[in-house]
Amino acid sequence: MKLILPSGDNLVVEDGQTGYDAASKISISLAKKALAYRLNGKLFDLHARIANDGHFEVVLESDKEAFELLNHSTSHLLAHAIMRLYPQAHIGFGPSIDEGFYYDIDFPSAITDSDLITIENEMRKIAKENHRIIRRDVSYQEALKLFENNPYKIELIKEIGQDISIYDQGDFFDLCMGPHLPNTSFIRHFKLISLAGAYWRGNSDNKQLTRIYGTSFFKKEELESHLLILEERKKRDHRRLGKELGLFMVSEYGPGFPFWLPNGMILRNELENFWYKKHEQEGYVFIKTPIMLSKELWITSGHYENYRENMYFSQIDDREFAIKPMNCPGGLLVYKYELHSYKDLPLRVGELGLVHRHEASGALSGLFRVRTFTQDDAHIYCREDQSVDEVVKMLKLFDEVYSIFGLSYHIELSTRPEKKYIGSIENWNRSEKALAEACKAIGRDYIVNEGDGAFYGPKLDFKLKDSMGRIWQCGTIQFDMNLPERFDISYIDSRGEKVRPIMLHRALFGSLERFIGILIEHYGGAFPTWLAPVQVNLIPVNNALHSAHAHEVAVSLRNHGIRVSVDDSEEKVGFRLRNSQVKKIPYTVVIGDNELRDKTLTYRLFGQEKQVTISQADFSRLIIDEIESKRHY
RNA sequence: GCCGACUUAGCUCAAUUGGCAGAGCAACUGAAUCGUAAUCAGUAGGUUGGGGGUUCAAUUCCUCUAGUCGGCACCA
Repeated sequence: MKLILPSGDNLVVEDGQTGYDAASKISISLAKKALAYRLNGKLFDLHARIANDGHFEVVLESDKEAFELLNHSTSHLLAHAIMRLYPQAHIGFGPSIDEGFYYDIDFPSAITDSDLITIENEMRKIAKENHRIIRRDVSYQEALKLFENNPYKIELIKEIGQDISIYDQGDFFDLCMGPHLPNTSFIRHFKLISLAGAYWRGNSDNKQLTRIYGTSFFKKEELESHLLILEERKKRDHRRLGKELGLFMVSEYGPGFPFWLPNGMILRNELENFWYKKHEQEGYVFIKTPIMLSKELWITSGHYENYRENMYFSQIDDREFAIKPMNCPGGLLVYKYELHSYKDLPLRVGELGLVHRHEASGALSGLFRVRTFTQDDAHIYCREDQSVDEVVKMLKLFDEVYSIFGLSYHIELSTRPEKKYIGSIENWNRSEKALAEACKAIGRDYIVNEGDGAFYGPKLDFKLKDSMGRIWQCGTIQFDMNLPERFDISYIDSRGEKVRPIMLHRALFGSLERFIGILIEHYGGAFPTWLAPVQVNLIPVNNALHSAHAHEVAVSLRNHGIRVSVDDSEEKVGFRLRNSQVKKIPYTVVIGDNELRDKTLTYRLFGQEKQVTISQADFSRLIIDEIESKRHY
């Protein structure tokens, strides 16, 4: 075989020689460090035979695939340990994931967190036993025989229906496509993180197995720093910060129904103002539709049929009402309220709409998943030939707004669901195409998320990350050719004929609640000045001498629209200063004799030690300038 | 909804095998009036999430229930 090395040099290996042999020819030390090899871009076990000519590369710890290899092999090590400790257990599925690996296991009886330590110790023992990890190809029949005691693996084998590869390490073997590390001794620095339930093959009709999550690194320091990061993330958790900073609360009297506290209300109001201003500039008009509307409306819209389990219902006199889970049907009634000319299109109608959805109890999570939330909704009615342009406009607006907050995101195109959907397939295809076209028009990448569309149309979803690395959908742009039909809406074209418009649904924040949750974590509670509940905290050095002056300064700043507090509690300056930092207030000002005499202010910024003294007038100008430049409207 | 864990003072957490519920912070009172991340002393604070059970005795064991957390399923 003729191999081309990354250096450009050629290397010839004989038939039947492996990646290890090839690496040895380059250097023995390289072969010892090698984890696997890549041939023409494809990954192989180090000890796999080199089957053909091509570009050859040794995979080392530093390569991007190495983490995945290690974690996949660590998941096998976990399964190995479990089979030793619980011979009655059935192992299911055990892949590597972004930050580690997991394995789904059917245990004869429930295990607990404390068992993880035992399992981890057993894993260490096995790793040290230095088992080679060897791939073996077996026939379909042989595979069925080997796994006859494991119904899960049998199910997988039957589905594959042909010869299959398994991996051996010592007395353990597992059905697997590989590739894997050459030896268990590479697995040294790992930790089992948590236990969870997970349905077999992700289907809630199946039995729930026990999932063990873990993570594995080549270096001890890497594992330690990862565990430290996990701890750090917890400090940014919006639920914790929400409590510490007095932003919102939850009560057992209303699971999933958050309460907004005074500081949180400031955040909300600032965001709402920002939202109105931005959309006004983009040519939107605004409405507010009722929270509760008659059941017939929801039958017309298709929500009753497709979304009923998530809706709350109520009765007024003898008539059934539904609490709105979405704003669109109400918005459509507004559209239908008057005639529309083609000259009015595109018509962009925004609504900060309060919706209620019955989410499963187990899904609730802080502000990220709640049962009542405010969507920053808008519906755009346009001609079909305007639709791509409109989507492009939104893509640009979304990008601008997310970057004002410094948030990174990715886009997913969600297509027609397999079951519950309304409208013709032809319309769906056209809509999906329009969304894709808009992304291409401005060169924005997206992932296709097959079958994840809303029941009335396909959508572009904007996914943001929380502090735990979990991904949440925030913004969405939805293409809808169905509700206009159901509600029989139209505009009058230039020839005086009625034409059906396209309807676009879109939300930028997604929900104010979720978006604020993301922001809390993104900023770690230290909000930019324009969003901060308290922007300036004044600390008189000696209350008896300076408190009155501090209050005068506060009044003057408030007159400039700045949010100020005065901390003249009977505490030492150091203590009050510390409190100010703990509350993450952007500007802390200490006022004493000097400031009183010179009409100046001495401030320090959150998280910084540097003190700056400037005139009172300069100080208010500084803050106002900062606020205006950061919020961009 | 499902699997598992958790729920103790306002907050963060302790409490041997079942044997008198504690600490720090916060709060309150008093002293200290202080120039850039925690002054000192004292006081008060609890039907241990709720219901039922076992026991001479339950924060601890059993059971039902609510909520929360980690996941799964579902979704903004």
